[in-house]
Amino acid sequence: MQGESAVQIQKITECPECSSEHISRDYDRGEVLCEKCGLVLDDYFIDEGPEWRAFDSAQRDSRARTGAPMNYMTHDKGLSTHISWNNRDAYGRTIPNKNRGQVYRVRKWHRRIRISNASERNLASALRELDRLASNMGLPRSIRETSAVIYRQGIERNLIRGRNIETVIAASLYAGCRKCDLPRTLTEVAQAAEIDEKQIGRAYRFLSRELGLKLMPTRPEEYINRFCNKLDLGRNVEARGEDIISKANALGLTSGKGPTGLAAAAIYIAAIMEGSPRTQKAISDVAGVTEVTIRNRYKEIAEKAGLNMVP
DNA sequence: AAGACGAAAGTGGTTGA
DNA sequence: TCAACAACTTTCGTCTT
Repeated sequence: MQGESAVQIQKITECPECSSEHISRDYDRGEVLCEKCGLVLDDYFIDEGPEWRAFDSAQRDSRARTGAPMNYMTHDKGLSTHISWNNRDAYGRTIPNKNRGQVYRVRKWHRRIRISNASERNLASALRELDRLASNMGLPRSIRETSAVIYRQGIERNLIRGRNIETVIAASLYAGCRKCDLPRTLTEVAQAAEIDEKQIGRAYRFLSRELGLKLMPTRPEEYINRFCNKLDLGRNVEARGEDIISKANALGLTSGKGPTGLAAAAIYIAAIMEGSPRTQKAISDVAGVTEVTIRNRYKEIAEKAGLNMVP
């Protein structure tokens, strides 16, 4: 029973983001990165299990791996030393009273040094802000990490100075979402962050250009699932919507058009065909486009794709 | 009364000289 | 830097259910 599955490092050879095979594993730093697009794949990598088979509990302890996984969301990547408040020394012995004062002073200075200079402090508070915003929007950890990496790169390249930190944070998050193929619209990010949409857009374009993020334009398919959920539409509508998009793609009706508008139109058609219609208004609300746009798109698609919209 | 429709004018971003 | 341009929005009167 023991040990068989102790070591379970999942082998990945391909980046789920860009399908590149340039995956770099840095065992010293505990990072797996796609060299092409910079996606962090830490979830696949960090193995908290014991080092090797253990035959008794003493061995299990001595071979256990130590510490929490690294992450990019703490300003020091979660690797800092922390002096515990137990008055015990490295061997677990209680520290004699006459040395207590000394230990307290060490702790105090250690804490002060850890977050010492201004840039560290700023980074720490920026990453807190990032986390707050991300949880507001209900975004998964992987996106927060990816966004944090983008923000860090921005700092390293001196791209932040002179810009509003919150705006850059929002832009990093927007970029992170797109990088993870779970795009939010600029409008959604702007609402959650309570920052002007245009400014976030500007900061995003700047980051994207300077860091060479090379993000492809978002595709309508990526919005269908989320919009359908918000509209309380089932899998059948989603599937039908994706089908409509691919037909529209084949007919060349999608190039140059806004992806959210296309997704909205596809959902409008799909919902009718599947017998659970939604009003243009309802769809326009969740998709962040106007009814007029939905109309224009869906007319085009329905006509040229020869769709019979009667359910 | 709600939803859909479409014309017309306005907006912000991109492109190319 | 400017104008042309396409996509999209806003607004509004009309038609349909």
